Amino acid sequence: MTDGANTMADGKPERISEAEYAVMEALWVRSPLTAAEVCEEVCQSRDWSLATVKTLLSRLVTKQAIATEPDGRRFLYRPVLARTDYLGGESRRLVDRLFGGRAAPLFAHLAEQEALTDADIAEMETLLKELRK
Amino acid sequence: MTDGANTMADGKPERISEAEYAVMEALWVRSPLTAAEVCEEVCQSRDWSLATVKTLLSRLVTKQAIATEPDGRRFLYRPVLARTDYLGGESRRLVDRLFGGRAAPLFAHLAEQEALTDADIAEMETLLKELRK
DNA sequence: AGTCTGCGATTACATCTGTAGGCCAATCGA
DNA sequence: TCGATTGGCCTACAGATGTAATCGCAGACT
Repeated sequence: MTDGANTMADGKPERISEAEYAVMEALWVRSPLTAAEVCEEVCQSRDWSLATVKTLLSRLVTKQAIATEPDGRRFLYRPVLARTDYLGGESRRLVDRLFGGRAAPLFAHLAEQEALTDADIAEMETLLKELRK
Repeated sequence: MTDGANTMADGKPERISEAEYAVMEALWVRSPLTAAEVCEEVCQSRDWSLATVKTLLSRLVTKQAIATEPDGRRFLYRPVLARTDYLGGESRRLVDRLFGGRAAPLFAHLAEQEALTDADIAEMETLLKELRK
C-alpha cells in the first residue's frame, strides 16, 4: 500500500451495482474527474445521458465508494474504494457463494469452458510457484 | 467474440437472483421436489416462509430455469438449467466483467486475499498439468 | 446588473428482487 | 359427502436499480 488510500475497514461495504461499476471504472482509470468527464468516458459505450451519470455519481457518493472535492463551482469525483479492494471483494463473494469458498472448482469451471488462454495458464503457473515458496 | 448459442436450448439465459439461487441449489442436490420439500431444505437457513419459496419457484419457472411436472394434485419441480452451466456462466460473467476475460488476474486477487487454500493450490497445479498436455 | 448556462440536488418512474398474504380448486380424512 | 388441508396462482409492497427530466443556484458573459 504505497498509496495513502485507506482501505477503510468499515463494517459493510455497500454493494455497487453494475451500472455504478461502469462509473467506478472510469474513475479508476483517471481521477479526479468532473461529471461531464466521466460521461465522456462512459456515455458512448453505454448509451447514457449525462443525467444518468450524475445520478450514479451521487449514489456512489452516498455509498461512500467515491468522494467529492470542490473545484471552484463544481465537484471533482475520485474513488474512495480502491479498485483492488472491489475486485477482491467481488471475486471472494463469487467464490464463497458458488464454490463454497474454494477457488479450485472455479478454476476447473473456467478451464472446462475454455476460458483460459495460454497466457493465463502461464501466468498462473508462475503465480502458483510463488505461492508455494 | 464467438458468442455463439449457449449449451442450452433457450436463447437468453435469464438472470437468476441470489434468493432464487438458493432454491436452485436445493433442486440440484435432489430433484424433483415439491414446494414443501424445497422449503424444508432452505427455509430454516434463510428464515423464509413457504410462501416465499413458492414465489421463487414460480419465478424460476418463468425464467425457464426449472420445470414442473404434475404429480397428482401438485407439482414436482426439477432443474432445467444445469448447475454446471450456471456456475460456468456466472464465473464467466465475473471474469469478463471485472478482469477483461482473463482468469489469471482473478486468481492473483484471490491469492492476495489469501483465499487460496493449500488444497486449492495443489488441485490447480494438477489441473494446469492437465491443461498443458 | 441582469441574463444565460453549467452543475449538483431533487424528484420521477418502471423494473427487478425479497418477502409474503390471500384466493380458489383439488384432494384426503371422517 | 363435506369440511379441512394442501398447493398453485395472483396480488402486494418495500427497497434497489436503471434511466432520466427538472429545479434552483452560483458564476460567466454582456
